[in-house]
Amino acid sequence: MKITIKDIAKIAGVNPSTVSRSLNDSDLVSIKTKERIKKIAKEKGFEFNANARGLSTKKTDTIGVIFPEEYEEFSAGLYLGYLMNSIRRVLEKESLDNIVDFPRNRITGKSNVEQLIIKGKVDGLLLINSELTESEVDVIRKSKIPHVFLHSKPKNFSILGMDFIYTDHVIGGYLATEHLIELGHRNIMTITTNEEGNEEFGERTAGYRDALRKHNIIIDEGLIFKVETNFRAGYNLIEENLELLEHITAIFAQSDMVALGVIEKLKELGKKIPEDISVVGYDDIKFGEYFSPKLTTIHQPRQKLAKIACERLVKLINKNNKEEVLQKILKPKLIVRESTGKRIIKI
Amino acid sequence: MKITIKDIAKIAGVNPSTVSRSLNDSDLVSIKTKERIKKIAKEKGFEFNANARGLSTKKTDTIGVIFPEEYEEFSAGLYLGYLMNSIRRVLEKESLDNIVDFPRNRITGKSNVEQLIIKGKVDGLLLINSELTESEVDVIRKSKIPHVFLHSKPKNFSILGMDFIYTDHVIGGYLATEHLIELGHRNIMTITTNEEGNEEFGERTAGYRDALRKHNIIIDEGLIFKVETNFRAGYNLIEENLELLEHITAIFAQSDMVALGVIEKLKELGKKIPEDISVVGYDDIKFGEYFSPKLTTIHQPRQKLAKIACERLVKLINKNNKEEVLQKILKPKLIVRESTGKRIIKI
DNA sequence: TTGTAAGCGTTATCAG
DNA sequence: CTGATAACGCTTACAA
Repeated sequence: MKITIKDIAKIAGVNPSTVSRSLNDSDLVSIKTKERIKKIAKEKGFEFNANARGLSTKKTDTIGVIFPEEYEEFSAGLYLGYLMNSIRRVLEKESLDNIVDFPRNRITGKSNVEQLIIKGKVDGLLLINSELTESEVDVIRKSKIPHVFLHSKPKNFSILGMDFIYTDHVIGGYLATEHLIELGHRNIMTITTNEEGNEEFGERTAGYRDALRKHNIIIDEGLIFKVETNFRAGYNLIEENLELLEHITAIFAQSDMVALGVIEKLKELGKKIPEDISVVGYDDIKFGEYFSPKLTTIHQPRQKLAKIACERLVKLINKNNKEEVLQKILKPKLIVRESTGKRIIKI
Repeated sequence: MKITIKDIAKIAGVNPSTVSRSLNDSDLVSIKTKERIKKIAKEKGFEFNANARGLSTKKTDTIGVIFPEEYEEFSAGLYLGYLMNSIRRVLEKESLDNIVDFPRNRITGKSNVEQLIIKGKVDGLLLINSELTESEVDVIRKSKIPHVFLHSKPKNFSILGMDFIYTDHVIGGYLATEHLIELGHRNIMTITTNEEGNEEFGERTAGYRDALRKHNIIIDEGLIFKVETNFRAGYNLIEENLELLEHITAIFAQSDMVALGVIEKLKELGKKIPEDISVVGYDDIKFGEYFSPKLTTIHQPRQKLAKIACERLVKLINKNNKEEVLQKILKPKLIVRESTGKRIIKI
């Protein structure tokens, strides 16, 4: 038998409502009784029943975090795993629990976004990298549930009035490429994803193009490669394109895992990094720092992202939304380590 | 305004209780009205309010998943990330949501395990690698909340009557070492964690000893190394102990990431894997398969673990617990890939 | 087969 | 400042 507000009331010889007021720090109770009741509650290990409270107040103190399916994949999984931890750490400060869900249930086919909202299981939604259906957008809008999109730009529906925060990958691609150019490199290969329609990687490639253009370097379409985003794919790409190594002096791999695979193969071929070839990655996974040589990469400000998104969500939930909407785009940062260096002109 | 059971009742011209019964598939309603009501509910997009239902039935259709803090670490994080995905996939089948929490809130210092139980936010608990306080064990026992420990042996409290499932790491250590012995190796180094009191790794080392003993090989304490469990640590260990390479022909690294770091350094030193030195890892992270050479390792049956644990939990929740308790220990499996080979005796 | 009414634990409104 | 009471949305005896 769990202890309820009534039990406390009986013990204290007061009405349940007085207990409720006391425990909610209402100033409609005398400080004396308030403290007395709090003491009893603490002794008895009382905690509010979440369902009863939720039924009465329409608040659940839990928020829904929707992760994309590809969370399973190794490389994305790493990054998203970090992001998840950052989110949990921020929500912890607000004593909010979080329900983690995929966008939809694979068995029933139902949308978890809709279910969480309609069932009233959450006070707000953190939508990570989500493509929503019309029906989902509709439910979100009608229910007016607080929500923030993060990690990537909301796709396939109007952004109007929606809160979001993500990282600008055009700038990321630009920074990586410009870094190589400034080191004297001219023949720079880039490796993007072979996944159709992935905007995130599309932006990275756009940034690559921008940087080359800006520095009056002719874009060679033959230097833009599309492969899966994992270690093996980077490794294999080099193996299958050995003749390339004659032309290029630098590689911008749009994912750290690919970059590491590339480096691994280059090392096997007896190439020196960065003396023979410079390599830049993207994501700043911890592993890159452990690797040899330590990887130069683009850091996505995931902690900042998580922090801003969560804090905004909390504000929305508490109705402290001073600004109309939050639409923020963060800048990634270049982290120079050991895998890039000045172009050395061979005689 | 969300639609409630009353609204449906009004539309159908029946009493709310009839709607409730219909939607819960009670056979106290005529098939005709049942179907009529179901149709209306579907049209209106009705879903039960979780809080009201929970208040009434004491069921929440969500379970709590408690992850250890070290989820943040790279190597453990990977493994646990996989495990988490497996869990989510199983729970999805039961249409259960899951609240993910650390063991305790770092800010308030409160135990999330206790909070979730006392507040009645979850129907059951999946405790991953958890060390519980006395108070927590107490709350769990008194509340009789269904729960399963998984991933590692419950520590620091009596196992009696507690459900658990984990992988036997003694066998894992044994399999890895015996594999090397069978390939002709005699001087086998092992690398375990430097973390005090980590039973999991302690077991792996015990398995290593068992295998040597069984095959009448004298255990050289100088071949048991303790380092952090990450890539860099493996890499550095070799770098700092070059003289070792004279003596040994095989290494059992008790974590894949350490194994990969070891291999990386060995390759840099011009050693051939497995011709010069064989290396076995532990965990079977996907990356090991991508690496070159592909890593021989010990596979922990994480999907099976997740499946059995979740299914058991669901049974407990639905009170279908035929067996008294589930106390199961799974056997890990040796996966032979490219990083181990016959000992080659040099002339 | 259906309706009525009490109850789940909490909050909020209205008196006192 | 405190108590009584209705209400939140749903389930479940108990009646009919």
